[in-house]
Amino acid sequence: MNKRTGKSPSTETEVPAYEQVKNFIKARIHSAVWRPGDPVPSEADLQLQFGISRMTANRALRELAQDGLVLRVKGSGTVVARLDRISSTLEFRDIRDEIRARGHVHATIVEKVESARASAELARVMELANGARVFHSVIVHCENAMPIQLEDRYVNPASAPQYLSVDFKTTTPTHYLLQHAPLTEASFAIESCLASVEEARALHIKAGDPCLVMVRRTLSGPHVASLARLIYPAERYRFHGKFQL
Amino acid sequence: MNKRTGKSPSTETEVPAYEQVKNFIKARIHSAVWRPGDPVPSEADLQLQFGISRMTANRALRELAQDGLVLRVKGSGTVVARLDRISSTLEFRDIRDEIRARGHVHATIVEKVESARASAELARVMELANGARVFHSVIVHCENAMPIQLEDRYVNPASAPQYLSVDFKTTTPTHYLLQHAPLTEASFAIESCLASVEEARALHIKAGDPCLVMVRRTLSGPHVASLARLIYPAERYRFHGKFQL
DNA sequence: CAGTGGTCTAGACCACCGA
DNA sequence: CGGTGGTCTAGACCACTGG
Repeated sequence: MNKRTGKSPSTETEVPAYEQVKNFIKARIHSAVWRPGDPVPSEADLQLQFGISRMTANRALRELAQDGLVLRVKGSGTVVARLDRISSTLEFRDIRDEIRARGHVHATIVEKVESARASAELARVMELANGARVFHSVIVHCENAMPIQLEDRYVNPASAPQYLSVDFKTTTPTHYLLQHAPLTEASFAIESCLASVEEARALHIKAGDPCLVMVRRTLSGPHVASLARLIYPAERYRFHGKFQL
Repeated sequence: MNKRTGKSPSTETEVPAYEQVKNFIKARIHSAVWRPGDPVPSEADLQLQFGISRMTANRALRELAQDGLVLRVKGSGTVVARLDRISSTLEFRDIRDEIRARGHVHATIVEKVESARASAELARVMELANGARVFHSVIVHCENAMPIQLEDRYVNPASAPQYLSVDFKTTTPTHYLLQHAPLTEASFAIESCLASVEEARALHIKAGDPCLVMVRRTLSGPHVASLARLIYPAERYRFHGKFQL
């Protein structure tokens, strides 16, 4: 028999004890019964209230803290967190996978794959010497033959020495780099701009049409592996995401 | 004495055992020694290799799974995850807090606070009856007297009955709603558009200037609490975020 | 000082998977 | 069937906080 639920083991298709505790606490936070700053029962309290071991109570509170719902201070206690910094998730994937997941056809137009010299600005961002050699690719990604992303990317030769010889008609820079220069860290910015004449031509839109831009800098181990500027026609693309508390 | 490290307890300002195991595994994934699909040592293996208990090995692997680095299948084993779905974090905060955190002055211009009837489209998105009463506010947020966000928001009266009587010169809709209608879930989209004549006037930019738009839908318990359209001049704002693996 | 969280152990039972 | 992960327990030592 289960001490907590009183049910026989064979009937146990239950919510785990630590989940029950989490749900108990989440419900009280969501319904504003417990407000930011209010104390949450200690691990010892939860042991008694739920008839569980301390490790189980600890896991519940620890996971709530990781999700940002409560704040734990060693020696002091656990309180409901201020929910003023909402950390949501924005999921990236290779544009090719993304398009295929929609059941559509992905195609690329390789505009440029070349070696270049880093400008002062680029060298600074990629942490390279001024004028260092960098690889540069410009590729248009199409969804059902409609241009959807213009990918202008600089790659650190130290991270992907063979980058220039890759066939980007059969793979994508993102895919290749994930395979050959494992991602350890990245930062990004999302901006908006008006399409230049060249960008408009590549994307089959009018110059001056609004575009979404993601500038992404990826690190692989000690190196800045790549700096990409991804331009999307506003009328054909948007980023979306969600979060739950 | 510590069985694993051989150090006396007093010298222990150490990395916890489960962190050491996580770092051990992360290093091998990041350096591509272990590639996506490759097996990761089982909990039993880690017990032996590190001289730790199973719960500690379990915690290490469980947290790696939560971070998306490994994939665990009950009865089968643990393998290195495919890193093709990168889940990054995009942090939101109240625009007022955000501006103040930069050491700048936040000011608001309240353009409109009114009761309205939901259009068919709005009713659908907010899960209300067609023509239902909704609250509507339009507020311009300024950073050092420069307009930075135009907040066009609809609020479910069921979630915040007193919304119309709030003084938005001393607080913000986001702040008020977080206090009175605890956030349980939200979804958002980031788009780009050209400023309309009205938007341009409110934001002190030219009509047709590019803007970033965040459309955000927040749920509070069973209700859709609010639908907000946040418009930022592209030249004065961008979203940014980062992630680590 | 008593209470708190952070960590860890050495067991345990179970459901599941694959050979 | 043995190996795997999912969960749980009843202890334990520690560092830190607060009064």
